[in-house]
Amino acid sequence: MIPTGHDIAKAAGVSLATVDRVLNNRPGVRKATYDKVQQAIKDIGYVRDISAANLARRKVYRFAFLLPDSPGSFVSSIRDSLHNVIAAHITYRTQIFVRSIPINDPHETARIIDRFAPEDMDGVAVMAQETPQVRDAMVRLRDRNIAVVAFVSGQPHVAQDHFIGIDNVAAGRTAATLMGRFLCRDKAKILTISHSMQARDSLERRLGFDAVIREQFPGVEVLPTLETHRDPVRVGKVIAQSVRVHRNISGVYLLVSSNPALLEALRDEGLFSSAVTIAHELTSHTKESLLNGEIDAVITQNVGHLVHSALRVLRSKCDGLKFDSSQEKIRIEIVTRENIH
Amino acid sequence: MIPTGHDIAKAAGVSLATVDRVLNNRPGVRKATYDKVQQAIKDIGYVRDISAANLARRKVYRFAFLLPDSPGSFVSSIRDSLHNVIAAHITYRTQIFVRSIPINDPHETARIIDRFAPEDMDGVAVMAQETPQVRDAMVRLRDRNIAVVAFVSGQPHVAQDHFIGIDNVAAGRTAATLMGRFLCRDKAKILTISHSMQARDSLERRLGFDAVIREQFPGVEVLPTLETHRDPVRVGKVIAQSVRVHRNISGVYLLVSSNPALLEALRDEGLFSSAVTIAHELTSHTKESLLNGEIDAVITQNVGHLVHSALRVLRSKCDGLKFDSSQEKIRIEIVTRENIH
DNA sequence: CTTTACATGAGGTACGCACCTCATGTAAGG
DNA sequence: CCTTACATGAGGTGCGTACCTCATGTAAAG
Repeated sequence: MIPTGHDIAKAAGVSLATVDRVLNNRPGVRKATYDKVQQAIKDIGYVRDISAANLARRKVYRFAFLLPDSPGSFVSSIRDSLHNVIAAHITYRTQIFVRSIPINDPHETARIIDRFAPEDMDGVAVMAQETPQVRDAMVRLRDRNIAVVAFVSGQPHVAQDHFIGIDNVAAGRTAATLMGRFLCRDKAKILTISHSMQARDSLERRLGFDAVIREQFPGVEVLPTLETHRDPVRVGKVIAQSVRVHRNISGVYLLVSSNPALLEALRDEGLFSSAVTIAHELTSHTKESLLNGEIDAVITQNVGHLVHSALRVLRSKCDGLKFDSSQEKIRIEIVTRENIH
Repeated sequence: MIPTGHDIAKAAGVSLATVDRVLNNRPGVRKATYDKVQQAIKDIGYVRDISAANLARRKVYRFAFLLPDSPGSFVSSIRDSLHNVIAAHITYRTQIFVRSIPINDPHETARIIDRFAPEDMDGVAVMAQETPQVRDAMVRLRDRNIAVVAFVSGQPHVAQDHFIGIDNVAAGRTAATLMGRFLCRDKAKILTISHSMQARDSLERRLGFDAVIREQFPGVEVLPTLETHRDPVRVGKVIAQSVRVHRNISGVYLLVSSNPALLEALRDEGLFSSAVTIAHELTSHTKESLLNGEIDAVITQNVGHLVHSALRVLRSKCDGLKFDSSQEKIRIEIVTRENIH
């Protein structure tokens, strides 16, 4: 049988009221009595029933996810995953709110974050590029006693914070390993493409990618990263130009979630058939290219796991529980045509 | 505000007792009234608060995991993961029991399964090789109204059941893709090793492996699978013999979680340095070999995810909820030195 | 009209816990 | 000795739900 508050009272020889005072750190308990109760708690292995406690406390968890308003299919898939989860979590007294934040306006993002008050929000997951404004706003959030996690983008700001997402340097290293081995040749030129090298994710991936290429595949040359700035017209131009300048490109590394325009441009230049292609994030677009053999491997993070992990961590933070952070580490997944889900 | 039973009663113009009868499918409700209440439930978006319901019901979830008593480090890591989870789940009114079952005695395994009664167990996760005895026992379990999932080994037996684990054919296909591409040559011989080809996992992996090799790497020859029968002495012998017979082996595929004796034997024969090696299951042993470059890639399934998924599915089954089975699909993870966790 | 069967309402208790009030106990300070 | 301060016990209420009993309402069958 699972022990309850009554059992502690009996074991410690005190009343239920005193047990309650100890459990909730209410005043009016002598040190000696306090210790006696704590000892009893340990002895009989009491664990507070959080469901019952939340019921009594009328507690409802309210968590917000701040997602960039960018049109990409990766963010969309996170949105979809969240909407699936919303219904399921009412059962667990958890309300989930999804808000959009402007992708290139850190001040506005900070303002949105600053508007959260502990009266109406218990935790916030922020997916935003790391800027001083956003970082400070997140620290203020924490100071206001609202749980906060960095989500997919960015990094934890203070030690107690948590980052939900993959290690992007390692992801870049993984991409490089696959690229180097799939190439099967000593000399090669690799095209790398990103939206913008301002973003921390891209920077870190490129860093990891370069490191492994340098260490393990010294004959391979990684070209400077082409930046598309999410502009469909620009994409075609810069790629075409690059192909003209650097002949015989034998590898393409797509640092970020790729959109149809980008894939189309690569297709037009005939790169898919001649080069090994490694991309990030499994979306409907990359999946299609993976299945028809255009992309050779995709490095990705599972969106469902991201969402669930964020919710678990936010809950644990609210409950003041420690969580198994090794369990919450998001895996760098390698997807080929054969293990696509 | 989250609506409660009172709100339905008010909305439907009935008493709380009638709402209760409808919600719990108790008799004594006219069809018309029943529909009226159901409509109100839909209209105001009521979701039963499972925590409160479990409290009222005095419900505690009791789940058993049946794990083979084999000494392998893969099973050990599942055991470890379960023990970590046990403490955390008391808070959620969930008790977890771990029992060992004899690895090669389906009758005894079936007897152990048959002993579970709905009075003292709500769900069972069975990790056992698929035999008629075990299959039937699992069906009987389900008939006794105890939730059941096949865990890691085996397969679901009836449509409502669920299998927690990876698609082993796809895992074999994934292994073959990596093998074929890592080899970087047209002609090659590949050694494959398993405990026993009786096990469904090994069979399916081999099947997937062969299919991809045949389709995509026709010059590669996959040798008949060596069976170790978990015998440390035998392992060395069969491998040495195989190396003598088939000269220039350039790939090794380890179909199952490998033990130190097996890895030692491969090391002794110099296979690690001359051949591309792909193994299954990330354990302390394979991790070590992966880090020092002996193994090139490991195909694995995350033990923590296996355990959590099993618990979520068992809970959903007990609560009579449907679960998002795509979310519960266990990923086939590819681990290289760079994305090891 | 009466009986019978069943639908429904009213109201209670319990679950494990949070949070509250009020009475009593105890020890130190005056 | 009494006062004061504080520790503690006793006991209540409520959270959202399950599950129980008992009384009453209603419609069909006799």
